[in-house]
Amino acid sequence: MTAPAQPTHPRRSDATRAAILRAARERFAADGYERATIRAIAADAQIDPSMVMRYYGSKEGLFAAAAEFDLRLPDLTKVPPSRLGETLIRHFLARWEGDETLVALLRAASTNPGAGERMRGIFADQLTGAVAIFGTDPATTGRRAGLVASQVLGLAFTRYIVRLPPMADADPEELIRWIAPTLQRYLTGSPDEAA
Amino acid sequence: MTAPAQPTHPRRSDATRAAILRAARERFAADGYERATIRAIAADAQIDPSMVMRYYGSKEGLFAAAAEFDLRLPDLTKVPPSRLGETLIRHFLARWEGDETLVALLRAASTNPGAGERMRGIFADQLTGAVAIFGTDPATTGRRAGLVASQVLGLAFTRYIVRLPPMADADPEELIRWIAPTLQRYLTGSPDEAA
DNA sequence: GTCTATAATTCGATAGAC
DNA sequence: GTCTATCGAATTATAGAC
Repeated sequence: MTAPAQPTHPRRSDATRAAILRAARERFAADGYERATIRAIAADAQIDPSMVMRYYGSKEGLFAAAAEFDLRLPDLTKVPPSRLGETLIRHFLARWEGDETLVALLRAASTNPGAGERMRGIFADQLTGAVAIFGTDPATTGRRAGLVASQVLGLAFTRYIVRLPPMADADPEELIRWIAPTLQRYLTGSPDEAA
Repeated sequence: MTAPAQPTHPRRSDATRAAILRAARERFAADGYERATIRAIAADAQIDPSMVMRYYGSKEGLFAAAAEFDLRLPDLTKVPPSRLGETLIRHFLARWEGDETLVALLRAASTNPGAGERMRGIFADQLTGAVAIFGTDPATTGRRAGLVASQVLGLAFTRYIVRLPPMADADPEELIRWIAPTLQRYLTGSPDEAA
């Protein structure tokens, strides 16, 4: 809640802060939480390591700032019910194909408790919320959202983290054609039954 | 290829080695590669840290020994074609529900290059091999295996690593009912089309 | 085989000059 | 705001006594 009461003039340090966050996201995404060092991040941003501490207090604080992520899910009530699956997977792919924040979060979530907690928040709150809105049986909403998360995060894990060749090299449109029916069934179908 | 030419008598150190590997799997599974220290593993196994080095040479060597993993996939040619999906997901869940080796591998694969390489080997060789055997179009075998890996690893990631509540608390049989049709379509269907 | 001692790094974080 | 210098802690790995 750091609401700027007065329209403060843009600080000269804002550019520095942005450079730090950009370098931090790159390092966290490439190396994970433990191996991404403050020294390396500062070197990438071409500043002194002590400035990172000054601006963000600690390594945890830096990660918290760098791993801020919003799924920006569309309003599912405005989507034709038969195209929910395609809409979702297309959105996810586009959302993080050009933003490595989620890769940073995903890699860090395996070893850093705080990152795991944030991951749970994003997919248990944002995704569950979006699924709940469009009117499935409330008793099954959590499970449907969890299943969608499992396929969507499994795609991200195999494509961006482990880089299994068939997934890392695949054309996005082909992935969408394969995975859309899966999400469609998780959202609107029932087990056993076809999409 | 260290074939024991003579039936060597069981060394007294075998029990120690097994205790080390057990402790290593627990630590790697719980903390990831970097935060699982040789000191902590040795303490868990109630031996001296230097013995770990003596037996396994390095931390990398210890991990390589502890993260040995075989999917033990069944022969898919002997499975009724309509039950391929259920057979696979049931096998996966049973295979690692009581063995934390895969959890150790999964958590380490996010940050350790060697673990990632092993992960690729397991899912690109063992799984692709099993899928290739039962006679799909060779041109699509890799993609089908990759899609299966994405859903199966996504399940493991959300259930055992990040522990999203709806997935971590779910009854295995319900997960099987939801996910079996997904794998079935990835193995035998085509995109767009229903299971 | 087992242990002590320690080498050689590396890291996050702090203190304080300018 | 920026930088140098450094602390204190933790790590893997090695050397060598017993």
